[in-house]
Parts: sequence; structure tokens; C-alpha cells
Amino acid sequence: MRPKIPSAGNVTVLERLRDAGLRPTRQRLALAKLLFARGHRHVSAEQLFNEAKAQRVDVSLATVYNALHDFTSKDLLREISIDSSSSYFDTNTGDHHHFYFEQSGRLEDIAAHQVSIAALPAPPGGAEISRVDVIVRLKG
Amino acid sequence: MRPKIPSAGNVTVLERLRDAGLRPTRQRLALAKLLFARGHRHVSAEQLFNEAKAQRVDVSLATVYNALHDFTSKDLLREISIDSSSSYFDTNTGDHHHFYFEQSGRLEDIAAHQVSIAALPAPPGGAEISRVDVIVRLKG
DNA sequence: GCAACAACTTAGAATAATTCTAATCTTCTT
DNA sequence: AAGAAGATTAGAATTATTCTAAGTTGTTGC
Repeated sequence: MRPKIPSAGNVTVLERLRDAGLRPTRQRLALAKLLFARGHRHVSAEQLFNEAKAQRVDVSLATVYNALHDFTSKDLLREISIDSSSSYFDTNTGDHHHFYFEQSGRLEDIAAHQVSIAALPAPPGGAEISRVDVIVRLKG
Repeated sequence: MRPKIPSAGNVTVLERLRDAGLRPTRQRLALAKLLFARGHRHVSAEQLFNEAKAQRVDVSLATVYNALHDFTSKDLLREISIDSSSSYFDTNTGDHHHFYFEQSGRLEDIAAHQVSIAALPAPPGGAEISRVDVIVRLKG
């Protein structure tokens, strides 16, 4: 049972999935909506799973993991592992950095233009840089 | 500059533990020797456990975890979690950054003076910066 | 040197996050 | 509408790590 008339926000999410080459299944659409409906977010798999449940979206935890990884591999998300206990997925895939609140485990974006790295050594063995992450750890 | 080594590196390691306020037990001494005997290293708990076994140091995995955390809390080590699958412990606790080889999962130090961060936004809510980590991810 | 106590170690059980399995359902193409 | 490829699922399995409760050892004061 698929919605025939997409309500606001559905169309764009559907297009995003299609453009990424991902089948827009009921579950992926629902999860993508939760993820992308509003501004940028940092979510864990468990968190997203709970949000889905709260909205009575019937989806298994395995699917949440699958979707998060699928989205990540298609650059709709970016995975961040700062705290080894669990991974976060960031809906902001552009160039940016993070504040990390050590107490709460919360993440906050830092726009790329607010950080300037004036010097970096050449990567060893002529390796190519895939990206540079700056994490500003905060005590508060 | 390293102090002179009267008997095979044992004394320095023992002193380091004592100075940190940690009882120099057989297990901690052995592990500290594995960690600090040569230049800086990045090791996982499992790795260190296997090295210990290889040298017939009788130590349990729980003790390896305990020791790594104890050392970390006394600033003899620094914990790094880049790859969510497991944590690494860095024997270099000074100011520095890392190259991360995405393929192999290997880490390599970047001396602090080789990276210069020219601008950083003020932490939100007047929070205090605990430290700034720069991770240069490499494709090779 | 030795007793006493806190600190440490340990095997194995417990936990938590994540991945796997293999069966079943959907979506897409025709 | 039918077939195939792709997606979903419950639950088992796996992996890293922590916990528990009992035994051992290092340190301190005498």
C-alpha cells in the first residue's frame, strides 16, 4: 500500500532517493523523511529507530541500519564516529566540522568557512586526501 | 631526552606508573613495557592482549582493558575512536593530529607544528575547549 | 618482616551495538 | 501480470567492551 498522493515533502524525498539510485520503498521514504524533513541532524541508528516507532512507521532495526548505510554510500548521509560506543549519521554531507560536547555526547556543526587550516603536511606515500575532519571537543 | 636505563627499561616504566599513582603490578608493568618500550604506537585492546600472549605474559583481556583505561585516565595514553568498530590507544599524549588510512585502518601521527589552524569559532555557550582533533583521512 | 586493607586481577557472564541469515515481500521492468 | 532483482524482517550471531564476585598482591604501619 503505497501513498498515491504525495503530501508536502514526499516528492522531494522520493526524488532524492531515486536520484541516488535507491528504490524508494515505504521504509526508506519514511526514514528519509524523518532525516531530511527539517534542518541538519545527527542521529544514531537507535534514535532513528525510536522516532520511526513513535510515528508508527513499521520498520525493523535491521532496515534502519541498512538504510543508514545505503544512504551513506550514496552520499545522502555521512557517518561520524567520535565516541566509540556508537555511530552518528549526519544529514549534512557538505564540507564542515564539529563541536562535540563531551558530557552529553551531542554534536554541533561548524560551517567550513569558520575553520581555516593554514597548513597541512603532504600525505605519506603520495596518498590522496579523502577529507579532513576537525573535531573541537568541549568540556561543557 | 630519555633518562638512563639501568636495567632494561624496567625502572623507567615502573617510575612512570608510580608517578601516575598506579600500582606497578606485574601485569601493568608488562603492558606498559609493551606500550612504551619503543616509539609511539597506536594499539587496540585486542592487539595488546595478543602481544602479551605472544610474549607469554599471563594477563586477562579484562586487565588489558582496565590497564588501558587506567593509563588513559592518568594521561599516559590517549584514546582515539575514528573507526567505530574499535578504539585505539595512542602512546603519544602530546599535542598532535592523525593521518588515517581508510583502507588499512592504520593511524599515523602528524606533529602539532605541521598543522596550523588559523581560525576557529568560539565554542557555543562559552564552553571550554578540551582539545581539537584533526583527522586527515586518506584513500590509500 | 608481617599483618591488614585497599587495590588489582580474573574467568566468565552480561551487555550493547551492529551484522548476518535465510525466508518472505516489493518494486521495477516488460 | 509475471519474473527477477532488490528490500525487508525476525531473530540468531558476532564483536567489542564492561561487569561481577571471588581470589590475589602491593603497600603501609608497626
